[in-house]
Amino acid sequence: MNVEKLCVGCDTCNEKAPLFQVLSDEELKMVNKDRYSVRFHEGEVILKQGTQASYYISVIEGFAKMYIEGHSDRKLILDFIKPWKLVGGPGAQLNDKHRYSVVAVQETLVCFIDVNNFKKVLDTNSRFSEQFLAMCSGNYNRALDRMVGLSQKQMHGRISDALIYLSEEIYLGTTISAEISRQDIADYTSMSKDSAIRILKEFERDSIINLDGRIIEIIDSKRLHDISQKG
Amino acid sequence: MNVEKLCVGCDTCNEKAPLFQVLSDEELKMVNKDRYSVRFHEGEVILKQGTQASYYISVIEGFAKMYIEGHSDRKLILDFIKPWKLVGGPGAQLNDKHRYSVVAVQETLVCFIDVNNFKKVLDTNSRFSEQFLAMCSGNYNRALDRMVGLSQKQMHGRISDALIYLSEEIYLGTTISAEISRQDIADYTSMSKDSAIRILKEFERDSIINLDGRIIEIIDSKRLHDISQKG
DNA sequence: GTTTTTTATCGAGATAGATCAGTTTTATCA
DNA sequence: TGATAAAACTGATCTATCTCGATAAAAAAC
Repeated sequence: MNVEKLCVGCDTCNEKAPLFQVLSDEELKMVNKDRYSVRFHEGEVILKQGTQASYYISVIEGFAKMYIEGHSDRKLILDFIKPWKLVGGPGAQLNDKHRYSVVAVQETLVCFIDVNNFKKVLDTNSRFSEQFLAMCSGNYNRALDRMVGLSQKQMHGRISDALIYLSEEIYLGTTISAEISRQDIADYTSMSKDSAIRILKEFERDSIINLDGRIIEIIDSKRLHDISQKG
Repeated sequence: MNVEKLCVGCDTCNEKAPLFQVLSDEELKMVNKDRYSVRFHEGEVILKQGTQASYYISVIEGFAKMYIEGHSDRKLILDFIKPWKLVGGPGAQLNDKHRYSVVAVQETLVCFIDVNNFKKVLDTNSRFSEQFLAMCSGNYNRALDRMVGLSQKQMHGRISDALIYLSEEIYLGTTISAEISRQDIADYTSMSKDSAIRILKEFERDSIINLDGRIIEIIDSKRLHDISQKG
């Protein structure tokens, strides 16, 4: 990790990070206390599963993935992380260990925010705590949806879900860029890399997507949604 | 549903429901406002997935199960619910629909607590909101664990997980009572009923458990944990 | 620009788990 | 208390998915 070009203070980030917008200057100062930022290179571990959760992290620049190291060396990717996402719960809430790892997919700048300071602000600002709770609830919702998807849909449906999530939620378009590997897609959909490749190729043959190296282009979004629905 | 033998007020439940213990009389009165309780018979739907989440429910007596109605008529049981558990999030936080259904497994008495009153108390009592947040985080943690278990473990491991959960967390002993059907175990572990039965019988042959009708007796808890670990 | 390493791809065989059809047991109810 | 319905069980297929071995392509290192 590199320690150049760091963030100066939360007052600037404030404009961007949606969660922090409800904070007063006073409260921002509190969040800002003991805060520090670090620049990570591709592949570097930002946060390691099993370590003490004493910091939340807020992604400022770049792109990262968040995954659980499960059984027999398998990974389950929970999320891809774009700027202004706050990561760290629920380990941090429970004064517990992190339940997942976060790794930089590209050069990524993150802020480390002290959990205790964060909690103090949660105590004083009920609007903030309300929004934070809503964020946690959203995470839980997503976890439930994925739980059902992973356990009940078969490969075509799960790959569709992954492609929809990546294109619509992460890349906000029809193109999934080259930083997402086939292995990533396999880890997100909980299948073997070989199977993921096979389904992707099949989707290409059926003109649902286009493959250009690692780049995936969604052609027939409607059909993708159909397949996702049917399971 | 039956409307006899209802709860009189939260001040009595207060002693039992752990979450409500940090509330002042004033705040309890707020939670108590618009609160009502209903007695449900076995099999009756207490809370239906997809309906507006305007109430939290607190289970006072009895036993219920909470499940998601997933794809192609399959269910995924999230939890079995004993008294003093609060159910309803995260739909309720997000002013959204319920993401799961709750059905009485036995005669069950539940309190319906108005979400808006609940939120008011969350606003005024930061200790309460802290504990509520911790509860939500715990739920999220469990969801992550199950997500990994369901997607990465195979049948033996998943059945072990179910038996461990039921005996240690729900029945607090070595006996799983007859109200849990084979179908329930299948719905909890996301496999077909036939497969669940097969594994249970196998465990019986290997003297890990004893089967007496629907009643399951854990004999070799250590081995169960081993199998759960190995996946 | 060549070598080395990683990643993607593909086919064939192995396997976990589902499905189905039929039987037995248990629970329900008139 | 018998009749009927609902679960529980079992063996025989069938199928989705994994694994493995081998090759091709791309990226990284030298």
